[in-house]
Amino acid sequence: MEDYRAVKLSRRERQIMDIVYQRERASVADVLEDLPDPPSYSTVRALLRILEEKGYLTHKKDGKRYIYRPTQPRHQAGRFALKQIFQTFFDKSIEKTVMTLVSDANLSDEELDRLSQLIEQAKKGDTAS
Amino acid sequence: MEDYRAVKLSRRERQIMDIVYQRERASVADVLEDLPDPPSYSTVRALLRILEEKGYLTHKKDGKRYIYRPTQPRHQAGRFALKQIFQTFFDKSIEKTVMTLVSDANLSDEELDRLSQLIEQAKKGDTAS
DNA sequence: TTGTAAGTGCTAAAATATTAGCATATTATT
DNA sequence: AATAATATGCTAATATTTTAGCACTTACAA
Repeated sequence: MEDYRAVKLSRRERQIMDIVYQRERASVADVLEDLPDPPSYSTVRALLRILEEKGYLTHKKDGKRYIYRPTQPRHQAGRFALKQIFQTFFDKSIEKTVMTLVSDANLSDEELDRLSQLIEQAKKGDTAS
Repeated sequence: MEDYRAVKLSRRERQIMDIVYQRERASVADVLEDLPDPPSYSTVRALLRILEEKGYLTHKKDGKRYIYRPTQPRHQAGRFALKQIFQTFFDKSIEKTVMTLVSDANLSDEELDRLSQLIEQAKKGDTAS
């Protein structure tokens, strides 16, 4: 499975996938709550069923209602999404992407320290060109 | 203008916007060349016209053909897109997002050095909590 | 200067996505 | 056990997106 945000899905389908990823798991009511220009309950159910048919979601029963989850792990989906972003907007440069994030972020000192550490590790651990 | 990738546009419209952002500017033929499951030339022209009507693109003439550009600067669009990503997949944490990027990236020593510098600057310059 | 190649403008058909509604099932309550 | 509340299953209408075609224009070359 590739990056659902890039190519395959319709507008509503994408919106719903984003919501389910953000929440990690979601009922019909949850999704409806987060949808912009919310349609009817029926509509959301129909979309969720379609996404399940297409293989992007699964559900299990919880009491009398369905709880949906993504089939592809969040972390992996996030990586695909990031890849798409830096290819599209940052000349395929991960460095430029990180620069933008860090510049805009207003990170705390703790967060910055942890990043420094990570970078030190990367310097030692790896001899990429 | 907000993040076109998040909410508003249809599947084809998004694909086309991504292509134009990646290329910075593009003719109809350029876009057609990069589109997956490419439709006809006419189709691409229609979509570009629609995107221009909606305000996402402009064009100027170059010889006998049109060259399209985004109306919103690339860098700004990239920021919106990144925001959407870390909200959806990384618990709204920019730190987690950067961690993932740096871990996966295999950056060169030069790149890592530049990142270290940026982080040092961030530590000094700012006293965010 | 005329012809031709390669573009655009506009319109309408076809395909797909989006939506809601009715019937049915399940859970909880009295 | 009967009832009410809250789900889901399925189907079909509507809206939107996606597509291609035809008529017209522009730039360039013979």
